[in-house]
Amino acid sequence: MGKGDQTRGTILDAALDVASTVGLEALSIGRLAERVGLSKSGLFAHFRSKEALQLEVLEHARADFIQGVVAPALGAPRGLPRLRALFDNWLAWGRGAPGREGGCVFLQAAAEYDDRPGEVRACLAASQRDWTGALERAAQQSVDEGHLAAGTDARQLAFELYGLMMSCHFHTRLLDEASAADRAVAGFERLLACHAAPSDSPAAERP
Amino acid sequence: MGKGDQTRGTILDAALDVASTVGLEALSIGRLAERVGLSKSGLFAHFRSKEALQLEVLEHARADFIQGVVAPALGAPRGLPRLRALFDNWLAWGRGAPGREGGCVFLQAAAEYDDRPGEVRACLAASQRDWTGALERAAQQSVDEGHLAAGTDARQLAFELYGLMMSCHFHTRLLDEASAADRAVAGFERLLACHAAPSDSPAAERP
DNA sequence: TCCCGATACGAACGGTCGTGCTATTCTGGT
DNA sequence: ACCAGAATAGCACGACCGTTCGTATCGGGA
Repeated sequence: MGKGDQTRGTILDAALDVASTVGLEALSIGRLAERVGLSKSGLFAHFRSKEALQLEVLEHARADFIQGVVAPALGAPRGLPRLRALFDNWLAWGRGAPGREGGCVFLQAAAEYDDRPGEVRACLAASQRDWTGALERAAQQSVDEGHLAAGTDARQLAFELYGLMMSCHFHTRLLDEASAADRAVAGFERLLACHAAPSDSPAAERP
Repeated sequence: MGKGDQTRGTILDAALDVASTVGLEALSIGRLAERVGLSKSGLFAHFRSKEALQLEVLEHARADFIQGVVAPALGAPRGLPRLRALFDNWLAWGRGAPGREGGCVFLQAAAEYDDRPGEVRACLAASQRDWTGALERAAQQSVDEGHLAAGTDARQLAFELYGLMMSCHFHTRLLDEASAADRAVAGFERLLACHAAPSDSPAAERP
């Protein structure tokens, strides 16, 4: 079927954009409808409730994230290069492409729903677990490939990488520090240097 | 002056609690009034607008933060012990005391206002700059005291510490990982080990 | 004790929200 | 060209929002 799914996509694109700046809860159906040139009820008919809309926006964002961050990184060789690609792609994605001005939607939503039980929170938590899981997996593979020291705690590494991304996000968006991305990269490099494979020459560095 | 300032304090305490879980914007005057046992207009009279209320809540939170995190740390000897104290106090504060169930208000608010210009955002940014500034200062003093290596970039260190706190916050609150605080501490220790003064024996470690 | 200012209340306003209902328009398969 | 069904519009609803205003109550200094 054609028309319906197409407008649906248009709606979700716009919804993703506004949700990334004002949040999923403040995302209002009326304003969204006005923005995409639909009537409030016309838009509403596509989703049977606001929560359903929020969930679909989250799912839409997840697909966008996988396509823009995770999938391209899977093209890089497993191990350290892939971990690097994941991190770099996140930085680029978090910078906010045109049509997604508000930076990382997941951070916005995470802060909104971390204390509010419900299906949205569950979906959000699942997607974040996926993401930290992907980071952890890439880190573990870096250990397995001999790119990182044998004793390295992959989960701990993922935890700290996650922190670097968040710090970068807020330093960029709230504190207006343009150097935030550089600091995140610097932190990433130090993190790797800390866990470098002992016998390994520092040849696997960023070109 | 008596009564007014007292109820004002009661209001701000309650407002801080609810804002830390649902956010500053979703904080509604009516519900807040109901919670503290006032009429909506009675409460409203204390602040001439909602934005003024939000600003006062932020100021209240800042005072609470300084009293609960920064000030006690100033009791520790300057340098590494003080940096440690700042970090540990933040972890304890972020865990959320009774009467502040929602964790760190500033993170919640930062996500809400990082893309919304206005006075609230400015106040919030100022308080966060204060905080990262305090971290940076303590880090720099650690270098000056010889607790950390001479070349250490204090600002970079503050950036990464900030990231560890955020990662801890979300891993705890959204992902329900009880070990998040331990991971944050582990990251902190590794960070210090990375920048340890070269000649220094590892005697300045956590007891 | 009285009184005035501080404090709180109740009702109401215009607005926006999410959500139903019904009617109209559009669209794709025959 | 027609027609079933999808897609959209129009309208109304109840609830809640921030804000205002006039009024009542309270509490401390004279």
